[in-house]
Amino acid sequence: MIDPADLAHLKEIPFFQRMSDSELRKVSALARARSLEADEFFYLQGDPAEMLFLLKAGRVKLIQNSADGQQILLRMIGPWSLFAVVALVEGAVYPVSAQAVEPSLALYWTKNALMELVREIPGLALNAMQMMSERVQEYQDRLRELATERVERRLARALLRLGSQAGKRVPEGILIDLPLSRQDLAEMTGTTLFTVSRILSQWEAQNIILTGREKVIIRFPHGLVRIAEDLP
Amino acid sequence: MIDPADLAHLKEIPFFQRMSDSELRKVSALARARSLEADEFFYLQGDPAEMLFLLKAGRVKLIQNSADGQQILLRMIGPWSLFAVVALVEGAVYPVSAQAVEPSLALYWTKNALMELVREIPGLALNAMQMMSERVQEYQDRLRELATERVERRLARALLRLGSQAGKRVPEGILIDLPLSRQDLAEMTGTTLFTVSRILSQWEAQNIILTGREKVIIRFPHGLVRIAEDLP
DNA sequence: CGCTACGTTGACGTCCCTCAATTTCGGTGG
DNA sequence: CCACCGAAATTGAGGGACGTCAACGTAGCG
Repeated sequence: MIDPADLAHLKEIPFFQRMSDSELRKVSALARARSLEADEFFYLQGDPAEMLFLLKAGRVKLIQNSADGQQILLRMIGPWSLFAVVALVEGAVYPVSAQAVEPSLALYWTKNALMELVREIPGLALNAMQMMSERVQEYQDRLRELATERVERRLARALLRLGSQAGKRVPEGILIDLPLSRQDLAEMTGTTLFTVSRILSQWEAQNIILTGREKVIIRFPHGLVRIAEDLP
Repeated sequence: MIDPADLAHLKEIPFFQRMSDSELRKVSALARARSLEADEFFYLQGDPAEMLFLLKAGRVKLIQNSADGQQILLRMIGPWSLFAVVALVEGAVYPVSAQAVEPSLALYWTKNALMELVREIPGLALNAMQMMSERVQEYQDRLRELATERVERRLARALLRLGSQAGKRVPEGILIDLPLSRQDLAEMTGTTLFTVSRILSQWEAQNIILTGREKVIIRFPHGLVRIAEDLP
């Protein structure tokens, strides 16, 4: 289910680090593939966590909803990123929903496959732990940000992060290469689309960025860094 | 280093779940103990993560600092809770600081001991993963809260949580049994001590709570639930 | 070419932060 | 035991950041 060219990619991923070739073959043998159209969901928040995914192509949003319909956008997943690591945990349910924002293709492993892999590959659980601990740290940082910093800084940081994850060099600067509405940015930074719109307009006037419909191009990253770091 | 009475406690802790008695003995054999006065630190944010702790007595604050001196209070640890699970991860540093708020006693395992345990007890890494995934979920929830809810709701929720974790029945209601300043509550909920003070005064006037210096007693939990759930 | 979703901008309100003045509480030492 | 000190807490005034709502552009798509 994984073609040989993919094996090289697998080796780059922290989750599959320090595995022998035979272990990697085992891993690929148990993988399945699933492809989704834009706007379809890999899974919904609250579903039993039965599959672990590795995105091969496309983009995926991880969204969390509250009981009263509020939602936030926790992260954007790009190619060769793993998501739904929670599937490794006994009896867990997905704590977020995963929605494709473009036509997407993902490899996945079912619960059974994962249990087999964990049993046979001793380092796997440790690698998973490492990923989770990075996630914990990231969320701790973002909690502090959200609790103590104002919208401008959070938005600047979000754009820089997106730029480094999904940035693409274009003549005008660095294009954030995914469909990204003002609403999306608002849900990522804990504000409203109006505030995002105002701030982006202001930054555009200062020539820090270039905006368009569901599009942001960073012209002077350093301008954003200055705002993110709260410098003069 | 662990007396037999403690073994019974260990079995209750998710991290040590599904272990044989011989494995548990192994675990206890490798434990060491450390006791701290109030205000001392078990470790500081940024230190290499070399020990995993299990609090036996006392209270510990987990604090995160930003470069510019802002800080938030991520969680309060009570007896028989594990903290610094990140020590299981290769090369990690502590992402938060752990400060005793009372005289405290903790068992700990060093990196070496942990590596030995992980090698010999296959389920350990999975248990750790489970703890971490719970932590990830908790932080995701709190991110959404912080991003979408106003201070009153967050504060009500924080008090309810503290009440269920560290609540002690007293004649007047449920006492949150730890020294808890307005500043602490502010750092837990992402606001200022002034706002906390105002809200608590207001709730006291409505007879929902009783406050004192570094003390909160919940008289009518349902009043807080109403606020936390945003009911009429 | 018109529909729809996305985006912009203004006016207005409010939640909450900031700062200052004052009070209360608890511990300490005379 | 009381006086005193410092830390914690309260309260008020004022302002600013940001949310809310409405009206109006605008781009993409059928």
